[in-house]
Amino acid sequence: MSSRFAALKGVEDILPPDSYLRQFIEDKARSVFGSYGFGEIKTPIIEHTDLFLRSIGETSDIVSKEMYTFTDKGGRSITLRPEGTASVVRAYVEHSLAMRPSPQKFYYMGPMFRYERPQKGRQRQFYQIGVEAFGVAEARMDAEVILMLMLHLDRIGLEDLSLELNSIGCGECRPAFKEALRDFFAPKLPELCPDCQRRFETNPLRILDCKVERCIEIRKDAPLVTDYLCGNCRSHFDSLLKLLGVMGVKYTLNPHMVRGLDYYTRTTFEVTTENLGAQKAVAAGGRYDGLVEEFGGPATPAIGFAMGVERLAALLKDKAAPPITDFFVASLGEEAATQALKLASGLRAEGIRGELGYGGSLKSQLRKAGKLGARFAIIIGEDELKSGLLKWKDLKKGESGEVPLAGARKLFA
RNA sequence: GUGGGCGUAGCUCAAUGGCGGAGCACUGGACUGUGGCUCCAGGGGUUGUGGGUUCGAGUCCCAUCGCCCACCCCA
Repeated sequence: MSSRFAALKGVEDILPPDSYLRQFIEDKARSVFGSYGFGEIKTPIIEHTDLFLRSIGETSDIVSKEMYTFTDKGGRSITLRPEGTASVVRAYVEHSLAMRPSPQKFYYMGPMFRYERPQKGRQRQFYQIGVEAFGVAEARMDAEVILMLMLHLDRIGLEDLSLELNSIGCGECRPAFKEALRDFFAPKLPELCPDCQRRFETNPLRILDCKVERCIEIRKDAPLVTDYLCGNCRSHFDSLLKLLGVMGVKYTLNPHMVRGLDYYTRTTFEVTTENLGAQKAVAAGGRYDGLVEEFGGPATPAIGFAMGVERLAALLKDKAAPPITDFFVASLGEEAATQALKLASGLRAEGIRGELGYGGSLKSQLRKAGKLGARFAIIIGEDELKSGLLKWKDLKKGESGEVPLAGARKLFA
């Protein structure tokens, strides 16, 4: 408690057994995403600040007040990535990946940084697992990405989630919708909460998911984005809904779901839970058909999502299980201790997991074996050295017996 | 950035303004070489930090830092 140093506000150490849960989530992601043909991409966690200004949008809260930005020794403005998509798109353009067979599909996992007040399910350094698929505009790709997300969430054992869907249109149809929204709210402006009055200027779409009761009431008859979609966006969305229906995916249409990041187009989706306090979204994503071009690449449709690992882990908290310890070698005496080391090393080389006892009486060593949850305790003392027969005990079943030193591995057959 | 709650042992928490404690956990012993149950013992603390009030502060006051929760926003 009174340690000389402490971790910074909003960042944390992830220790066993929590780290095992993180590994479990990541392992399942690698497996599921791999089966869909996605390959891992590792991008730097620092980028030129401009990258995020361009992609996320200068008026967004992330950019205006939540970025970890500093000047490096060369005088460059550097920012710790607040999200993953911008870097992947930069890499896609920088390495001319449009020249590779389409689609190009990537996943990433790692820390993101946002300077915010921490609360439940929200840290300043937090981990995301995300995917991005480039080059296909067809709604079938939207369906694939959503199916992949749902499969992963299912594989890690998450339940009671709901998938919310929306389409926020494209550069063609969204301006008209924003106009309609402004026209609708303008006469009611004085009745809106102060936050919404600000949103009216910065991002009127945000008024649609305000939590203030009065605002919810006022917006009851507000125009719906889905009524303003252009023909192409409309049919894209309809195709997606049809495909999800065919695939048996349950979803809820939420015309009030809005994205905080400027680059989204058409399909947006969120997977939410009621078990995380105010932080309901465990994963969120959508299309961003204009971003590659914005970054100087060829016009390339793309879609992706990101999951919040802390939020997934919080929902699975009880399921963190350390790996099984197969054996524990207790030894008595110097020569036996050396033999124990040789025995354990041989077993480990065969992929069998185990540990050595260090010092203390046989009793205290066995006590430790029990605490570790080891399957077998193996005992080496002077008697065993003389006879060449090891004593073993199955700590789960309580059975015990002897085995020749050279045949110890047969215990684990 | 705004608002509320909370900081005492590794953890969960007691202690009227008057000698800082318990349970769990950890280490060892009882049982010289056989875990879990039981009993005993031991190690562990500048009471988050810095000021102030007081004969005396874990307790009251101020500041600060941190944690938790909510808002903003978001994964």
